[in-house]
Amino acid sequence: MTEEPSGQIAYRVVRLKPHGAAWFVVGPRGLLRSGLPEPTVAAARRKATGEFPDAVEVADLWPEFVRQLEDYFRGGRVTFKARLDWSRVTPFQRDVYRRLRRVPFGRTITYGALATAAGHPGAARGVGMAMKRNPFPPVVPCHRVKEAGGGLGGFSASGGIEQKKWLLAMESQSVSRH
DNA sequence: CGCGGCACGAGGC
DNA sequence: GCCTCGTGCCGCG
Repeated sequence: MTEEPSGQIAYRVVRLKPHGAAWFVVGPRGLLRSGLPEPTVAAARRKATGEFPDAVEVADLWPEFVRQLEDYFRGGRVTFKARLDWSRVTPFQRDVYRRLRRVPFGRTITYGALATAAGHPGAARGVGMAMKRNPFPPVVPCHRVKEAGGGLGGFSASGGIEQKKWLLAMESQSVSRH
């Protein structure tokens, strides 16, 4: 696995035809941020450098992770393996993200059930907030979280609710293809 | 600090 | 259906 320049923050943009360009940012302690596909490479770059102005683009960063992204957006049943840097999230968010990562490909959970499973019963609304601030999509699969009443809930990544629908449809098709 | 607002949900009416 | 409140957290003053 290619390491980032010593102690520095590195990012990489991943072209994913036909979806666009995904991106991720890596620091000394692991993944700092990842992003669902943007329409263009330039937009993906802006996302990465907007949040991490000092980040340097590294063409061969984390090739194994890139392979997982490519497989996933090709419809593959991928469970992402990546070391996450938790230093920028609250303890509550860490509990929720950790638990959500164990919700498998093609399955969903409600905001309330996720709150309870993460050890914070009653905090469904807090879970919504944590999803909105998810720094690690799709590694932390926030698109798999729906409302208890059967509604989809929201989605604040740049693709909006359509992207959530699309991701869920892709996963359910992949699962039913067996 | 307090207060309002959120990708929620349960309970009361 | 409409409150109201618990929950976590943030931005604003």
